[in-house]
Amino acid sequence: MKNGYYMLMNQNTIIEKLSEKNIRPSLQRMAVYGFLVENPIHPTVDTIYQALHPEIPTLSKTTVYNTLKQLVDCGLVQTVTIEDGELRYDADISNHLHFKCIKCGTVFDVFKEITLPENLLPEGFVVSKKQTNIWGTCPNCN
Amino acid sequence: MKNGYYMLMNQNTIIEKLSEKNIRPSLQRMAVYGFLVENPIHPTVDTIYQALHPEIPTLSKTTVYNTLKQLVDCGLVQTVTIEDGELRYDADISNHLHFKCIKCGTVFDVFKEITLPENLLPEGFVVSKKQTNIWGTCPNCN
DNA sequence: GTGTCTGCAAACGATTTGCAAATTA
DNA sequence: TAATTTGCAAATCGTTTGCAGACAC
Repeated sequence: MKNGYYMLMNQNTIIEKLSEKNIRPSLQRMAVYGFLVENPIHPTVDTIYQALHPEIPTLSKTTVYNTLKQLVDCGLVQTVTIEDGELRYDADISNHLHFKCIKCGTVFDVFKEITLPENLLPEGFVVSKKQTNIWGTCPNCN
Repeated sequence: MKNGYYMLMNQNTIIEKLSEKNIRPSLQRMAVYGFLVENPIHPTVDTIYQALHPEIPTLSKTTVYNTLKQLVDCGLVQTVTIEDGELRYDADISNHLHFKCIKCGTVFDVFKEITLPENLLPEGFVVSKKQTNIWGTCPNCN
């Protein structure tokens, strides 16, 4: 899955992206952002932590939390609020939908934009973000 | 806000609705469901508890949780997952959108249905529920 | 009287905070 | 060296669970 060449490419892109946002590309930050970019599986904090912990044994969950907060604040990552109890994170900040299988729990991307109708909201409401979630069962679970 | 006549009407409707779902209309359950019906403000568990506690001093949060779980399970109430950390509840189970003001925190109903495009999902995906959330600022906060 | 319902207290799990040690410019 | 970053431990907060007493049929 990982080979030297692609990893090198990604590392550079990741450093660039972080630097653009004035976030120092520390080992931990690159690992967290890199994981999100390479694994578009909408992971939870724990999933990220469990995945990176073997590579970076000293990594703490606090740092994962801190890093994700920074990434979200600067707009590099979006949160996916598709269930209560735990947040999921997505390095793909394009406007797409999410489908969550209620049997296996997998969150799928649906790359289609829902255009909200004109005059959806009364005068005076300003939209800054929208998110559509769909629940159901996926092909593997039917 | 509450007068005897309307309350009586509501009480009867509430008893009927609960009974239809084979939920015994206890004092606590009627209070929780009644509160949701009369106050379409998408309250959190704590909001419901704080509102009802003065009227029913022995009420416990556990009972609010238990009751809400039953109401959701039987389809009388839907959960609104518009933020992490706390669930909100809505006795209006019609298919409508929610708008959350990021300044004052109020959740508004938007009574317009978003029809998902045909062939949105690949073969094999079965949709059971969808929810669209919009964030922004409301007229009071602009 | 038997089964359901309620509510206290404790447990739990995700997230946040305080702070000191480690790291980097 | 000074400022930033990391990570441990404790605190916090929403939610769930265990269980015993209260209540309803």
